[in-house]
Amino acid sequence: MSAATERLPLRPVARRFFQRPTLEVARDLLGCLLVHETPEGVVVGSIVETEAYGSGDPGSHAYRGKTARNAPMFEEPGRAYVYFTYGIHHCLNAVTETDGVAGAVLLRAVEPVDGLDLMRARRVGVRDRDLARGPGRLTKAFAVGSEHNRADLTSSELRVCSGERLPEQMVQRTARIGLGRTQDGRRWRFAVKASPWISAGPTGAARATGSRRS
DNA sequence: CAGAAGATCATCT
DNA sequence: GATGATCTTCTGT
Repeated sequence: MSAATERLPLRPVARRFFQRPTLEVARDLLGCLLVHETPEGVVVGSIVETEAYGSGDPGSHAYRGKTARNAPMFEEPGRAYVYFTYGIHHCLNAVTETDGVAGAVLLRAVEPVDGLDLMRARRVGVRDRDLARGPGRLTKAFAVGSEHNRADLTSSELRVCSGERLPEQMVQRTARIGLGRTQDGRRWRFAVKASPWISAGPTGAARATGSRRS
């Protein structure tokens, strides 16, 4: 591993880190390191953007109750919830709350810290800045797929390791755009302010809610 | 069983 | 800013 991460402890966070209110977890995941070890090598990224999906959020997969797909959101905190969308992309979530209560945090972007060459190989032809800037790009750069659904993020080869605690000044918290507000206001996006690695902002704006083609 | 929508991204104008 | 890609999941009949 490179000098950048040699000095870091790369210690997985504890289960109880995830067994908390979704908003808190989403906030505290900023600055943590996402690590994935595969036979090809190791990639490490610093989490710079997250999105909270708590109960009562109409945008949450769990809003209408438990189904085959969203079941992991109701299960053990600290595990991964991976789903496939738009026929192309996988999205990686960390399950939160307690067993029986649905909650998850979508990992939207990381700043590449280690394994840059491996990420580049998985994302041929894109600028380094775009390697993992966006939930779909992140899973591609980190080779995360459906096989990681329910992976234990506190102990498996795909894990979240503690990083630095970011000062509040660096944290930007915004209501999610595009799908309307929730009554309890639980849907929020957290990002490291002014980080060039976040997908939020003009370039990452959600597509307007319009009718779709037939 | 059919239809629609989707926690996105790359590409084009 | 608009659009196609590509397929899973959910809903209604």
